[in-house]
Amino acid sequence: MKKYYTIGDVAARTGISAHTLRYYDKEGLLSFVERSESGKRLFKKEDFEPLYTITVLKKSGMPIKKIREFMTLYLQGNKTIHDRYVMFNDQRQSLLEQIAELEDMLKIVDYKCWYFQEAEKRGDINYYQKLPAEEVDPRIIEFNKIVDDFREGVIKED
Amino acid sequence: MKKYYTIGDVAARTGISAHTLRYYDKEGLLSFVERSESGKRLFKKEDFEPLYTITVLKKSGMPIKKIREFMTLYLQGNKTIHDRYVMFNDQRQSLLEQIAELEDMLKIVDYKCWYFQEAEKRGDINYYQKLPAEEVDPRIIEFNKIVDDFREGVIKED
DNA sequence: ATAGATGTTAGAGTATACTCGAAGTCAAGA
DNA sequence: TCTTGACTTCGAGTATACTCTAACATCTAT
Repeated sequence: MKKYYTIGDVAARTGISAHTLRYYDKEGLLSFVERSESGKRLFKKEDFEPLYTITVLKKSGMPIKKIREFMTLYLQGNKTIHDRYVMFNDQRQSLLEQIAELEDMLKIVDYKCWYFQEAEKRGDINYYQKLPAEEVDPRIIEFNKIVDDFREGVIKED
Repeated sequence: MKKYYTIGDVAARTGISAHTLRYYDKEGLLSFVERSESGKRLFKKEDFEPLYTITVLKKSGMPIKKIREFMTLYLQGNKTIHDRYVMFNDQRQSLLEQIAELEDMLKIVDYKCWYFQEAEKRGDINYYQKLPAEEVDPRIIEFNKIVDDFREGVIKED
């Protein structure tokens, strides 16, 4: 005899609300879920694997529509293995780009944290403008160069 | 005599559309921008610094409302340096968490890419289930453990 | 047998961030 | 002077991803 999980069980275990699970189903992400005679969703043990995959794709920034495409391939079995590989490989590339961008932002934010602390010590957000050029910290020069590029419309190459 | 940039100039230089710039203004992000007699926005050279800061906060995942809070502090000058430091420091933490999460996802996606390639070679998405336990790659065992935890509602500690 | 928890659907509502269209104003060159 | 292109506001529309409500069905425990 097979054990089934109700939508509430799945919600409690995965932290995805029952509302959201039904929304995902409506959007075609959960077509693999069985139904009882009366129409209730019956999640099986094996269903947690594709459900987990959905959460990974979501957290990787993939939109619902594209996840649906993936699930459509999933339902077709072995003949779509290659297509699914391609989708994951593309997503891998997207993740690398997202991480690189956030790391770039982190560098700027780190600088800003440092700069605000320096400015706070001196009680003046523009303190460096009153210093002789040779006493201005190189980090400030570098940041100002970035802002100048932004103003001049300089496009950064990859 | 002072040089001004029109909204179109700024759009062309920064890649932010004029529509979006007006939207940002309406949302209170661009209160520092001067206006001409006739109501046209006049961007100054110095305005590109806060505008750049806005783009950094945006790309860091900060919502418009919170960026507005930051700009409100910005307009108040030196007395808000500490508060602005705190906001950037919080954003720094948020960025570290976002990067950590994406790196976790990258690990899973890397695994999936590898697994789909193995499955494609064998023409069977569940090939490992037909292998004797000792021949199953440890990466597969590990991934299945993650899925089991997901099903059992195991919460990962930080 | 009945209450109460949990499930179902359809569809409306919310939040966020744009994105666009209409109607009108303004400034510079032919 | 007039045309043209860029600017203005206001408000509506779009896209994404939920999130919730209403009305009803069903399952479970006393």
